Amino acid sequence: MSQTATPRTAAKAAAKAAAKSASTTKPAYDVGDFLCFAIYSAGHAFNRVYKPLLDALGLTYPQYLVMVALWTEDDQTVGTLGDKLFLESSTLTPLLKRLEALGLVGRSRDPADERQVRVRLTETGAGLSQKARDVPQCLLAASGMSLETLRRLQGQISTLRDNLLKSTG
Amino acid sequence: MSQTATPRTAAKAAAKAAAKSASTTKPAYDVGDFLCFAIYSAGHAFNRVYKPLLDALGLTYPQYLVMVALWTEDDQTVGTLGDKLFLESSTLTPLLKRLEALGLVGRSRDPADERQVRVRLTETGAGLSQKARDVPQCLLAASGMSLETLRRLQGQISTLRDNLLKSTG
DNA sequence: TGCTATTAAATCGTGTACGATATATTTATC
DNA sequence: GATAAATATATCGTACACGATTTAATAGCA
Repeated sequence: MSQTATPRTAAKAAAKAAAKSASTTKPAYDVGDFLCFAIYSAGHAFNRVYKPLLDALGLTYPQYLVMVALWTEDDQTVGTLGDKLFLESSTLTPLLKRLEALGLVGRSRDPADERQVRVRLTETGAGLSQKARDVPQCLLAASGMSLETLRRLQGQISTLRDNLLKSTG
Repeated sequence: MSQTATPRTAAKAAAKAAAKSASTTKPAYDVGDFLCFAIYSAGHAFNRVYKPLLDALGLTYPQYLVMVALWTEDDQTVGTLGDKLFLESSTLTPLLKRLEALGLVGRSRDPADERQVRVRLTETGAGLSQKARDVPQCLLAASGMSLETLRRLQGQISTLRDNLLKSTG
């Protein structure tokens, strides 16, 4: 079973089918059958749709998420943003520095607790929400699904994420 | 309506609810309400669950996906793997070189078409599927969901991904 | 008070990801 | 059969993403 020869010619479909039905020693799955892979690849697909829209704003997708979080509630700490976006400071710190370099946010130590860094929208950053206002509509259209379906999926995937995170402690 | 002041205290839930129903000028969403974000964060959560399991195999998640693809069908080109995993050669080439350095795969130009590089499992690489055989079970358990639910979600998310990719041309 | 433990960001190293470009090989066309 | 167009990888630059570690500040407690 630990063969070295390569099939190369036909009988490929047959081999695949056999693997799917019988074999007890080999993984009987196709990558495409994993939900994790569907999610992994859907994430990339979302990114591809977002790219041209966010390029117009000068943002990457993770940067856009931070901006949405700040448009919803300004003046948050790095830690709070990390909790909401499930990102570590090692990811956020350089990302926020880029947003600061773009003039969209300001970063400053909280005088009441110098360990914390508060992130605030600049006027430019706040104003950008206007230019971004129909991005969600574009995504809705690109998804080819109804709002109801998307909402239902959003709930289920969020639950799945929370279950996964719970399982890791 | 394009306010600059921060809420800061209570009334946050109320503001959120109001934003959900009324507002026509501001993004009326919380990051957490986006399906794209659910998928984005669920991807990270999957990674966190996979990490310790794949560490034992010496693989990263994308590397694991390539290995699964090769366990299912050995001797594939870089392009074929890219089609299946939705990855570019700029991602796969260095990844495959790492798998080669680990002694799990071999890479060689196809004599019949020297443009193509064929990727083949080494004996070690093929044998690794044994050590990886109960990884999917662990993930199933960590998901906290039934196989039916996961399968249904897998189908819907795959459809969503395909819709998104269609929309970008 | 003084010392330790905890907490919050930042830094560092490794590994994706991708667009743009480069290189090399094959195919198409004349 | 030489040249152009197309194809398959590889390379390069930028930006995540995270674990592990570091640094600095606060909190807890004898």
